Amino acid sequence: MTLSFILLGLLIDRPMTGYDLKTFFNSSINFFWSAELSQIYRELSRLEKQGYLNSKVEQQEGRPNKKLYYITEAGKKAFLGWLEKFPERLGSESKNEFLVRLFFSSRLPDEDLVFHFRKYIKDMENELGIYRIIEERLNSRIAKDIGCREAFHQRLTVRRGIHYAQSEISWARECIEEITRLISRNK
Amino acid sequence: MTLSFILLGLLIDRPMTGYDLKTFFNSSINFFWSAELSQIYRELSRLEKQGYLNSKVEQQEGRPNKKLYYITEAGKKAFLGWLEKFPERLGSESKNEFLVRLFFSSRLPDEDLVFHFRKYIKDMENELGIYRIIEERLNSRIAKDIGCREAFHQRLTVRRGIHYAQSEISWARECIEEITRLISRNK
DNA sequence: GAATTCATGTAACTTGTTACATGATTTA
DNA sequence: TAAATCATGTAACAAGTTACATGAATTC
Repeated sequence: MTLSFILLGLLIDRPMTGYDLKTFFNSSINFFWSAELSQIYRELSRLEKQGYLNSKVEQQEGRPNKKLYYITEAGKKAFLGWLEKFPERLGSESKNEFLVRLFFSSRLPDEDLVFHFRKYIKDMENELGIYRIIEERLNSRIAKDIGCREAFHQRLTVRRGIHYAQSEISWARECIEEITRLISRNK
Repeated sequence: MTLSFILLGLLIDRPMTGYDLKTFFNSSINFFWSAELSQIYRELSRLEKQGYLNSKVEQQEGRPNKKLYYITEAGKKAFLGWLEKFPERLGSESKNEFLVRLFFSSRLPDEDLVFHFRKYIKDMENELGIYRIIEERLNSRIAKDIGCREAFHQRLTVRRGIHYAQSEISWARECIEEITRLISRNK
């Protein structure tokens, strides 16, 4: 469901191929929604059947042909209708294997757990760095053009990434401290 | 995959029915992994076929019979093997419809967006309250029995919930401020 | 008297993942 | 020369959701 509306939302700006959409996905939406190429193709043909999209094959020399998808008026309407109606309870779909493992981690040596937390912090620091770069890019776009609503709103999602990564890092540091205290107490 | 290991992990402590597992799930694991009853039943019969579980039907008067699942030695081994091998990249499975909507929200009136953020903050404050209650319960269990490893490790997952909810709230407040500034600038 | 809890599941469906198949061009 | 990129998809499978079916006991 959500995926189809994402695709419609992206196609409002310009027609794209399934491949284009996946590429765009990877560098934006991917931070809070994932989809495989095969899933995107399936969704696109479903949306075409529903009349929300049209497609046009574009010949290319020396390259495989492009199948460009265009959004229809009905598609635009469906997208905006979805966007306006926020469902009751929103938030993350909360599947986190790290937490599942941590829940059972009393059966693991504490030294191993500290190691996994250190790795987790490194990963999060890396993610934080990526968010900062994206934020800078959006900042300069916003500075150049005050009326750039799109960049302004997208920036809010990036800010969330920054808050999130920082919060995860400070939590993980707290955990390492507590486990370290536990280890030294048990010696 | 993860679900089967969760079920095995829970059945190490004591035999349970599918229904028991779902009940337990709802008040613990559910904060970072979700599963429907029908999915749990399917997974249980799969795990039995694989030899990781045995089942025994227990007669009850005036109630439907209970089908209790017991973990086998092979099941324990499989669970511990999974727990020891942390995969390369872990973290949340990052599906967040709120962020998807926010990404496209430049097409929405800013006043509506502020409304959604306020609702989001309320939801998160509520979640935070739940985590604090659970933390208190675990704290007193840990205080009574210093060697209570299980409660100590489970508490770390609750601490994450607290960090997370606080971080979401402070992010959402930041967003409201920025949007409010944007609204007054455009007047 | 209605709703919830206890307890089992099946069936149909949607969503998401992985592997396979094709084939030219560009980059390392 | 090997790989990655561009570009299309199909097929099989795994995971997750929703609806249906049954029925007693308890609680509001």
